[in-house]
Formats: sequence, structure tokens, C-alpha cells
Amino acid sequence: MHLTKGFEQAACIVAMLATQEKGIPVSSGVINATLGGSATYLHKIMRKLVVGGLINSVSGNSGGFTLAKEPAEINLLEVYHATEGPVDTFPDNGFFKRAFKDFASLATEADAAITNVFHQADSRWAAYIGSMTVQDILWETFKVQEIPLVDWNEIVQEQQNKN
Amino acid sequence: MHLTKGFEQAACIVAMLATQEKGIPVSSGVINATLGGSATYLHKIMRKLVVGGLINSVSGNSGGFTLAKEPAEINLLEVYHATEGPVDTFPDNGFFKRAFKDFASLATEADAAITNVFHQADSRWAAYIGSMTVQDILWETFKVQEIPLVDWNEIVQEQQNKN
DNA sequence: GAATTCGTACTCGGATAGTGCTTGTCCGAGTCCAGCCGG
DNA sequence: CCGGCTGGACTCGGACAAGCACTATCCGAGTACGAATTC
Repeated sequence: MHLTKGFEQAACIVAMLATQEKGIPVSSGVINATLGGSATYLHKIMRKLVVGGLINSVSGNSGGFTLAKEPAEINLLEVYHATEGPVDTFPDNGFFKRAFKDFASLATEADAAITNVFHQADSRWAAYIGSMTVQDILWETFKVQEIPLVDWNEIVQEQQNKN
Repeated sequence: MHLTKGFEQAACIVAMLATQEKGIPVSSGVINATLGGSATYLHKIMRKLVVGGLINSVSGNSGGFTLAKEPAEINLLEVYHATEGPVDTFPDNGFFKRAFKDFASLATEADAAITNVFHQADSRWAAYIGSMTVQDILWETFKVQEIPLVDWNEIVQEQQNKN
């Protein structure tokens, strides 16, 4: 039971955009240079985040992506939903229904029992993830209330000038 | 983030063995006839459960598998561990470390922050799963304290005689 | 000053690896049972 | 008649390899926007 690599990238992207100076979009090229990996796969992730309402895209020259909401208003569950869909760990293939179908006709009850357990467990998982905002993560990282802002475009540019 | 099909089968197998009359092993052939699916894949699952100490195997004629512990002493987390390994949803591919490596050298802190969040969420998920025993599931199913026992071997035999 | 061209950046679709789950096949090892054999 | 041996039948155990689904990656064409160019 692993989250996808794409989710980790998505979370990282949101964290980057949260430390980006207000009003300046970060291009996907800059994000790709920072994170590494596939540029085109990154585009798919960005698209999901846009559709999910977490980030905005700006077309045209010196365009890119900006955070759609305040870091305090974005939690990790939203990132999860945007990239991976609903939280549903138990794949009901109907094994219980099939096994207990001739057992006092309790197939439905058995299936409901196990399904409910995992539904409850998922709720607890999702609730915790949902209580953690991007701001919380950054506070934990920087140890200060004031999150420092930078322009990632410049950082990448400086990097590339060195080489 | 889905559990594997194999896990659902494993849980179902344990439930079957928990309703099996004491002392009589259930053969893998009978289990396969009840659950359907691949017989060979079933063997692998059974093996994992044996290695995990959840069930015992009996060789020889009229052999099979029996529950190694009381239903009240087997929880779903054990089934999970036996079939899927440790609970670890967040795949740390080091994107955070890479992204924040030139950001006030807080790469480790950022990585630890996000990793910790998911570790906490996983703990809550695992704790709930771990608090649910096979007995609880069966109580929920049968609505009675006394779990009815049957001999699955006979049930399958009767089924096959019909056809 | 208005239309055209051009470059940058996002958008979309499909094609191609890579990984892990699922399934199938084969042979070996352990156990039980029935029947044979010798006493 | 009785005990032990022996072969067959049944079961689990483990090593391979093939199929499949999903993730991840790559490639190319299309669209929108702003800026420079041109008339």
C-alpha cells in the first residue's frame, strides 16, 4: 500500500509554490529543473493540481503556476484527492460475499463488516492528513512562524549560470 | 492507494478458518473452490499466512490448514503484515530533499516533516486495523457471541455432488 | 496605430518502458493409508 | 494371526517463468498569450 511517486512530487510542488513570492508564477520548466524527473509527467501532475483547484496556471510569456489558496488553507488530503482520487484502501472484490453465500445467508453482513472496518480506518487516516496544512509542514521545516519567500525562477537561473 | 486483491483473500481465508470446526484442517482445494480465483496464487497467500504465524499447515492425507491462534487473538493488522509487509504509505523518493537542498540547507527538516505526517497517519490507520480482531468481524456478521462452526470440507463436497 | 509574425508556455492525446501484482507450471518433501509380505 | 515394510495417493513447499495492470516516461501536435516587427 504505497502512495504513487506522483503524489510525492505533487506535495513537493505545492510546498515550492507556497514559498514563492506572491504574484510571480513559477514555470513548469523551473519546477522540473528543481525536482528532476520527467518533464512531461510533471505536466500531467500540474494539470491535476489545476483541475483540483489547488493551483492556478498563467499562460503566456513569463507565465507558470501560482498557489490558488493560502498555505494555511491547503491540506495534504486535498493534494491526495487531486492526484489519487478518493481514499479507499479496501478493494471489495466480493470474496467474502462469495465465501459466505451458503452460510446462513450472511454474505452481505460479512462483507459489510470488513468493509466498514477499513472504511473507519481510512477515515482516521484521511482525517489526520486533512488536518495537516501546507503551512504546518513549512512551520515544521523552518521552525519560524514567518515563512521565507523566494523566487524559484531566479534560483534555477543562478544554478544554470554556474554550469 | 489500494490494498492488494491478495489481502482480501487472506482476510477471507482467516475468517473461514475461524468458523472451521476445531481440529479439522481445511485443504487449499476446498478454500479455492469456495473463494474462486487462482489456485496457485492461493498457495502463495497461504504460505505467507503460515510464515506469519497466523495459520498452521498439516501435511498428508486429509491435511490442510488450521488457525494457529484463537480468533480473538488475531487482528487484521497481523493479516496485513503477513501479506503486505509494513505499513508505509509515503514512498520517500527524496523529492523534498532535492528541492530544498539550496534553501537554507533545510532539506532534512523538510523531508522529516512530511515523512512524519504520513508516519503519524499510518500509525492511526494501523492502530485501528490492529484493534479489530477476527472475532470482532464474525460477531458483527453473526450478531451472536457464539460463533457457529462448520466443516468447510463437507460443504464443498456437497456442492460438488450436486453438479 | 493596427495587423502580422514570432517565441514562450500551457494543453492534450497517444505511444513506449518499467514495476509489481497475479497466474501458471513443475518438481520435491512430508504424511497417511492400504495392501503386501514375512514371521 | 500379527507386525513391519512398501507403494500409491494426497497434501504442502518452493522455484521459475509468463501474463497483466498500473505507474511512469517519452514524444509530438495543438492552443493561448504577449511582445516584437512590419506596414
